[in-house]
Amino acid sequence: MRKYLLVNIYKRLYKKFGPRGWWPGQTPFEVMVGAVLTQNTAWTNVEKAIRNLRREKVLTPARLNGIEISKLALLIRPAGYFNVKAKRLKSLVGFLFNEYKGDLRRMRRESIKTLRPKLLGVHGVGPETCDSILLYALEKPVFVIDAYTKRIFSRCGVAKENIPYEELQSVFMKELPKSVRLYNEYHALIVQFGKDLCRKDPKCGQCCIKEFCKNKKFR
DNA sequence: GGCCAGGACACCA
DNA sequence: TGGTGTCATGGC
Repeated sequence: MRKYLLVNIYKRLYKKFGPRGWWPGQTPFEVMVGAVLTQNTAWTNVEKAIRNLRREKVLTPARLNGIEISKLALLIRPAGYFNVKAKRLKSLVGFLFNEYKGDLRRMRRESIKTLRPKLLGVHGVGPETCDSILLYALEKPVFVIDAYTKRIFSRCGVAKENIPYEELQSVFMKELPKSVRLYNEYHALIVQFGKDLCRKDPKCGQCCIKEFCKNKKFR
């Protein structure tokens, strides 16, 4: 994939949708929790769960570490898969305490190279959740790939349909300048594009980035 | 009333 | 190692 293509797709998306203001979270820890809660779940449902956690004043590493898992599950119920996610949040917060004394600032000091594999080793943290945490909570320059990214960029022939996560990620990271702000905005814009214009129907002509970027200067 | 959402994991061949 | 089932709520 050519550099100018990815950069210009970004410019085009930005022009249409404007800044997305991601990630919608008040603190890095809240962003981290949101990354788990939003797994295969609409963000509106995640918001309800986060409101519950905030209302109960358990949206801190210490409080979440101390809360009973059954109570946690009840609070995050609106986000769906609540039993699964309660377990995953517990694993994640346990990891945060074991490795960084419950302090995200300590975690942030570690390099991506060593931190990413560690995070991926935590139960319930797959590649997308991991990279969302790295980028949006810890402000590390890591490009997040999600279902929309795969769908959109494979449909227009930019990538193979079943391209592995890391492979597609490296396409973006090799071709784009290493910038937290750019990665942040680009991923958010792709999600917006996917929601607005791209349907799961593979025949949908409107969904394709190529179609979207028909204008000569974006080819 | 069915489909889908900002995934990950367990299980099986 | 790749495919399939499971986890679940809420909006449209």
